[in-house]
Order: sequence, then structure tokens, then C-alpha cells
Amino acid sequence: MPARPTMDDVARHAGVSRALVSLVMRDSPKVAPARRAAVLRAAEELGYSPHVLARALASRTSTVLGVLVSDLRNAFFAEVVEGLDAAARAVGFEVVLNTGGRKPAREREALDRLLSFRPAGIALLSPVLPSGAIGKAAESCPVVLVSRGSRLSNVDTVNDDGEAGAALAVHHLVRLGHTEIVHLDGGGGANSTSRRRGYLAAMREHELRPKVIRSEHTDEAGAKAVAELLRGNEMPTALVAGNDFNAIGAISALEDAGYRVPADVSVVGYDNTSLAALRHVSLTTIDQPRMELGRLAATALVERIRGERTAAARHLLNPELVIRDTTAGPRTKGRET
Amino acid sequence: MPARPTMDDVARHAGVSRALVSLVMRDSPKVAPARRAAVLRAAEELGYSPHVLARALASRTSTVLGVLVSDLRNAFFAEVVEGLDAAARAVGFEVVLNTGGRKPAREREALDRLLSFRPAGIALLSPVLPSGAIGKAAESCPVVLVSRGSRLSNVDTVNDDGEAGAALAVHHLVRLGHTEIVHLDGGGGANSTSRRRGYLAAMREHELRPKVIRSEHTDEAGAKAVAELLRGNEMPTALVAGNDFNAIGAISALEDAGYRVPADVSVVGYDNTSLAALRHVSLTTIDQPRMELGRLAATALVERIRGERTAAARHLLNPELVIRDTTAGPRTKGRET
DNA sequence: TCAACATATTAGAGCGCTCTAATTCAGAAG
DNA sequence: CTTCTGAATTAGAGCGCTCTAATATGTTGA
Repeated sequence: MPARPTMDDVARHAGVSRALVSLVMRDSPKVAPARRAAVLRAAEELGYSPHVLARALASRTSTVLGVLVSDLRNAFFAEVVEGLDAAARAVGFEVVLNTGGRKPAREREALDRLLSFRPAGIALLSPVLPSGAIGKAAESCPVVLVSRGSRLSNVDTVNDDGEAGAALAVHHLVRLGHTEIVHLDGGGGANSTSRRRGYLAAMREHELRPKVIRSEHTDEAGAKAVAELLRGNEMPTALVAGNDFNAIGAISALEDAGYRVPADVSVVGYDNTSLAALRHVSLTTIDQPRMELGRLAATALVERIRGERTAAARHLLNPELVIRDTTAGPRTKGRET
Repeated sequence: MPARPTMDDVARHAGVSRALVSLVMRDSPKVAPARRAAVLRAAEELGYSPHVLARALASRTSTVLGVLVSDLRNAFFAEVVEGLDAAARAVGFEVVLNTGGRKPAREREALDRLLSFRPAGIALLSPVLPSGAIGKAAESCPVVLVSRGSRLSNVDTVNDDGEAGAALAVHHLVRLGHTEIVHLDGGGGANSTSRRRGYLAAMREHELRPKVIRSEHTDEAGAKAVAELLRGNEMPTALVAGNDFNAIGAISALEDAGYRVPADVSVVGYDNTSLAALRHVSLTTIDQPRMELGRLAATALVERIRGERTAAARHLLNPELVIRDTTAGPRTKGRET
């Protein structure tokens, strides 16, 4: 590995001082055009590119935004990261990712590693960390939480409005004529709670009897929930699943049991994963504005970094209904085909 | 933000020199136990943690492995990263991710950003970069390529054996009794080429007439390919798709056209994405040893970094057949149900 | 007791950069 | 031809750490 050229090398090669090269590299306006050109040419010729680490050390500022992705396998985060990355780059920051595999211990390590880079700010995407760890991180740099709430005054949060989303699903089904709408909830997570709450509120609003089957965010769980419904012998005309995976499991179990979707039972998912869009699946679902979540997270960090805001930001974004082929009017009761 | 304590602070607080603190932090064996304890206590009390950037700058070494993920949305890479991360951490390195959205220009930028951290090594996961850019990167630090070949002697490669994988699919179908097996290929990529080659070789080996439909790695393309087959009015009994998405699109189009899978047509995918495992899909497919790919990539980098090897490593891993519910014996010709 | 040696500790230069303050340089004004 | 002014350039200290070489400290053998 040949040693990479330094600023001094460029300075010498261009016949100027290191300080001038530094100014050019940060494109300061107070460099004479001729000198600037000469420096740039010298840099080009030597194949020079600035050493960010040294820059960060010397300037005591960082342009790195650390992003902790709780689970890389979940494509949901990929788009949030994309939004975050785009917004960050637009204002001169860069994004460094790290992952924690949804295990608190590994996530702690990952957070520490991120922190040891002394980033300008940190975004935590749906972390499973204890809130104490988050608070401690927030003491050394701005922190924003995506898809997770917090009442800490020094951390910002960006969330999708799960209540609104679930309500959207219910309204859609009611509009189609459904009255027997069951919710397959997502178990423990904070997401699930608000989605369930939204479902319950919407059902109440329509004066319908709510029914919640405890489930989880996997396709297996969705299938199991349907099995439970099957045993009860009272299949509703519509299902609001906790997420897309759960919905797909439910659909699969329904079809196995001889029900047609959506002719006999309508199903709505949540998240609008790439899965839902597959023509084979074509799932009606709730779309979270993922890019926007990322963008807002980046913005929140940058505001804090620049000291433009000290109060906690609490963004709650509106999800959207995406109608595909798993919802339709209910079968006519008593006269089944 | 309160300024974080430095090594000097710890040294003063513990009544020793900065150099000693430095030794303790790198747990050097030549520090007297009493001093070590005192230093550690002081560090603890001040909440000190070393500044990695400063360390990297001073020691002119880095423990960072940069990983460029061409497409975060593709869960395939998530597992490769996991393997890479685990292996890297086990030997004292840490992984920093960056993404390029499968656009050469953005990928270039992402690579430059990664390089500007002066990482100890770089892993490129299925990059779309021109090979010149890769060669240039390899001049400043060790580089390993995953899911992409290279003949550069200073870059290592780790790949799944696509020829073997496609052959596996063909053998499986032949064993089931199929003779009319069509391949829906993946278009441009390097992956596709080797898979197609594997298909052709295996067909020849069984003395069967190969047929390749040009397609792409998306479900839409899979459906389109089936439509083409439909027009030709000669539906084969089995399909070997270029990847899982393609397979799913094909299945969906087949079912729309009244064919049952696998009763009428068997379909094999490639990649064993999480999609394939969904019970609703339950796709027979070829599994790449993703974690292992990551592990080997990390190992290759570390070997180069430590100077233990200078010759190029060319790892070619064996994929495995995962039999699920989209393959079965062929329908009996002429006596269709 | 003291040289001789091993071991523990520290001073101080330097990694590649930024930043402040000082210096140089033009050109305009007197 | 000075003097002044503002702009362009540079010297030099320092960011938080590591590393080499030098120094301090302790142990042992004669």
C-alpha cells in the first residue's frame, strides 16, 4: 500500500502553504482563482483526497451521522435510511451505518462503537435498547429515534401514526360494507399497541363490535391466528393484520381452508413492504412514508447539531391506504356461493 | 453537549502520565497492576472512552472495515453483512456500512466516502462500479469483492458457484422426471451468466434440449416470460428461474393462466430469500451460504491487512438445493387432468 | 554497597488536518 | 511616494491520541 499523499504534499507540489490547500479543500471563498486552480490541479495530479479523520479531529466537528439499524433484514429500514442519507448529504453530512440484530446487548455495543466515532448525531431506527442507554447517548450528541417513542426531552422522535393507519384500514373496510372486522395484533412492540388502539377506536366510531386476536409480526403467526378463528367457527368478513407478513400468513391459511380472498374474506396488511406489491400477493395495506421518516430524522438531527432547536421534536406522520386486490365487498351472509 | 474527557484528563485524575493511560487503554501487559487499577478507576469516574479517530490518526492504523452495500433493500446482503460483521468483530475489527443504491455514480461517491475514512480494508457487495474504480481503491487498501468476479490480482473475490447452483436445480427436476425444462435468465448481471451456463451444461449432461427465455430479476419480468411461453403455446413442465422474484412472478402468471404449480408446472427459484420461505409461497430454490460468504470476505481482508497473503483469493462456495412445494413430478403428457 | 539488568513510567515528537492571528500584497487615496 | 485598507496568504499551535527513546525504579548478585 503506497502511502496516500497529505495536504503538505499537495502544498509543496503546488508551491503554496498547507493552510491555503486547506482553504481550497473546504472551498473557502477567499482564495484567489488562480491559486485555487493550481491547488486543485496539484491535488488531482497526486491523487489527493482529504483525510476525514484528521479533519474531524482538528476541527472538533464531525460530518458523520451515525445510524443504528436494529435489523438490516427488514427492508423497511432500507428506505428510511435512503431518505435519511439523501437529506443528510444534501446539507453536507454523511451517514455511517451499524447494525444490532435486534439484540439489546449487541445493539449496545453497536451504539458504543458508533459513539466512539464522535459522530455529529445519531439516529436509532426502532432500537430495542433500554431507554437509559438512549438517554446516556443523548448526553454526548443529538439523538433521534425512529419508530419508537421517548419522553426524554433531549431526544427527538419520528414516527408513523399507527393509530391513524389502523383506522384507515377499518374505514376502508367499512366503506366496502364490512361489519365483522377482526384485528390480528402484533404482540409486544410499541407499533402494535398504537395500531391496536387505532383499530379499537375506529370500530367504536362505527359502532361495531371489535375483536382482537393476539398474534405476531410473522407469517406463521398470521396463519396460526386464522386457525384460531377457524376453530371458533365464526369467520369474520374482514381481517386487519398487524403487518404484511402476518397478513400473508393469514391469507395463506384462509386459502388452505377453502376461503377465497377477497371474495369470502378481505385482508389488509400494514407497512406496504415490497412483498405486498408482488403481483402474486397484491396486498391491500397501509403505507408508511418511509423516505419521509428518514428525511425528518436527518432534519431533526441537523437542527440540533446547528443549535437551532433545543426543544424535543415529536414528528407523527400520516400513513396512507394502498388498495390492491385483497379487499372487496363482503360475501352476502347466508347465501354463500 | 459537555466536552468529553480526554486521556490527559484521566492521566491527571489518576496522577500518572498520558502515556501510561494510553498503555492501559490498549491493555498493554507492561503496566503494574496497581497503576492499571488506578487508571481504570479514574477513567470510569470521568466516564472516559477513547477517541477512536485520534487513535487511528496517531497509530496510522485502522480497525474499520468499510462495507459498500450496493442495495440495502435486498435482504440477501443483510445476511452477508451479518457474517462479515461477526467474523470481523471476532478479530478486533469493526464494520462500517455505506450504500450506493445500485447507481454507479452514487456508488462511486459512497466508495470515496468510505475510503476517506482510511479504513483497514473494504468489502464491496455486488458493486456496479466500473472495474477501474475498484482497481484504484485496491491501491489504497485491501479490497474484497462479494458476488462479483474480478481478475485484478490485488483484489480478492468471494462468490457463490452459480453454475453449480443452476445445475442443482436441473438435476433435481430431472430426478423428478422432467425433460422439458426452460430457463428464465436474469439478463445482464454476472450472476445471470454463470447461472445460465450452469443450466445449459446440466441440460447437455442429461442430453435434454435447453431453452432460455431472456428475462430479468423481477417478478414482473417473470410474469412476462411466462406470457411469452404462453404465446408460443408450448408450456414446458418445469421452469428454472433466474432468482426468487422472477420465480414468483412466473408462478403468479402461470396460475392466472390456469396452470397449477407444481401439478402442471414445477418452478425453481434462486437465492432462497425470506420470501421463498413464506408458507404462502413455499418456493423450491437454491440457497447461497450467505453468512459464509460474509465470513470469508472478512477473513480475506484480514489476511491481506496482516500481510499474511499477497496472492488473490478466489473463493467459490457451493450453494444448496432447498426443496419446498413448487416442484413435483411432471404432469403426464397427453392425459391432462 | 554498587554495578548490572530488567521492568515500569514518562517526555516529547508527530499523525494530517483546522483555525487564529499575524503577515504580505495590491491598489486607492492622500 | 507614503499611508491606509481590505483581501489573500501563511506561520504555528493544537485536536487526542500513539510510539520511540529516554528516564526512573526496583531487583539481584558479587
